[in-house]
Amino acid sequence: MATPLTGVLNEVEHLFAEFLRERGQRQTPERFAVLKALYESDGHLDADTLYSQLRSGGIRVSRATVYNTLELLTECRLVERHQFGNRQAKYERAYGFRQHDHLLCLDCNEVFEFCDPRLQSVQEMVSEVLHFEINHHSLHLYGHCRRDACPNLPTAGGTRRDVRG
Amino acid sequence: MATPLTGVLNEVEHLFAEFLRERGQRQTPERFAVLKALYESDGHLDADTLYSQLRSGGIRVSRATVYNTLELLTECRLVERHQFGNRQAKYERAYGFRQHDHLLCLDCNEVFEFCDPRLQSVQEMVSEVLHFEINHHSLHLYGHCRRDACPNLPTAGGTRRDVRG
DNA sequence: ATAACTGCAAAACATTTGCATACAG
DNA sequence: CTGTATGCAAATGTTTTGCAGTTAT
Repeated sequence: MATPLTGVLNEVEHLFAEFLRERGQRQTPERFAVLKALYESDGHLDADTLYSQLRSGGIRVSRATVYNTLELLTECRLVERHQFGNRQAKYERAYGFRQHDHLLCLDCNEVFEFCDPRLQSVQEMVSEVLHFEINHHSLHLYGHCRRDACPNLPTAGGTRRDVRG
Repeated sequence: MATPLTGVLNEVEHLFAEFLRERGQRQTPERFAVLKALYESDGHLDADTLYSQLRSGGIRVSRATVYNTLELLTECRLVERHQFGNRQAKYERAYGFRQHDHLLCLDCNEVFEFCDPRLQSVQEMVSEVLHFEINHHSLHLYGHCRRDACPNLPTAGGTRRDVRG
């Protein structure tokens, strides 16, 4: 971590403030509270967890405001929204941290991160060949981690069967 | 399309039948109807669209059965489930068609497909370096297609703003 | 002052579940 | 026959919406 969190937090608060000002939207304490909570908790949180954390931290916000703010933060790219295969979206801070992709353990649901520069080339080539203006991507690798801490849940009903061998 | 649909359909029906038999599960007409409907409609459908198509085709199934069957078909890898950023899952036939990734237009929501062999190498390297057994992946590129047919919806509220330039 | 934002609760939406009935094995 | 699968409707869990009251500008 090259930049201490306080520095990052300060920067993103200013960026968010400016974003709101330019759009003629209000700078409310609730909005900054959501931004702060997300940047203080490093990880991939869903909206409801974030909501609970704010509430137990003594901050009186509503779920609606949390969702609304996460939308704003996603729009100005200070936060990234991920859909990891299930219905519930997860959010992650996106400023001052290296761009990366995700590795999901199907046993323990843990999220790991990795980088591979080849993704950039893939993106550029596809963009060119298919005449598509690419905005962003999401690459998720699903599998089984080999950590001791991983429960490695046994498959329900015995051996996993797959028609394609 | 190298293999005519009838051939593919026949094959997948047999594969599904065998899968069910091995698991001691019943081969009901509803299950085969879902499989058929999905293989006849080439594209990326959500469960409810599939349900409607079946109903308007005169087949009496329930939503519950459609979901249940899609789960079975996903388990035996005859069907792939995708989560394209929104809350609603989409399903696609996965047997006898080349493996590919997806390109999503943020304006018209159209889904395009592409292949890039480098993805395989990325997957292998990550697997090795991070000691992870990779099962499958999903790569989605989001952006704007440049087709005439694309509505290219103007952004609500004027120019798109992005804090990061 | 006033339009935008908030909290709350209700609505919407996709998916899952419970249970009585139907039917494949 | 028997237990598994089905249809239906109600329940669930996440996100969105409507509205009366609050607040940043």
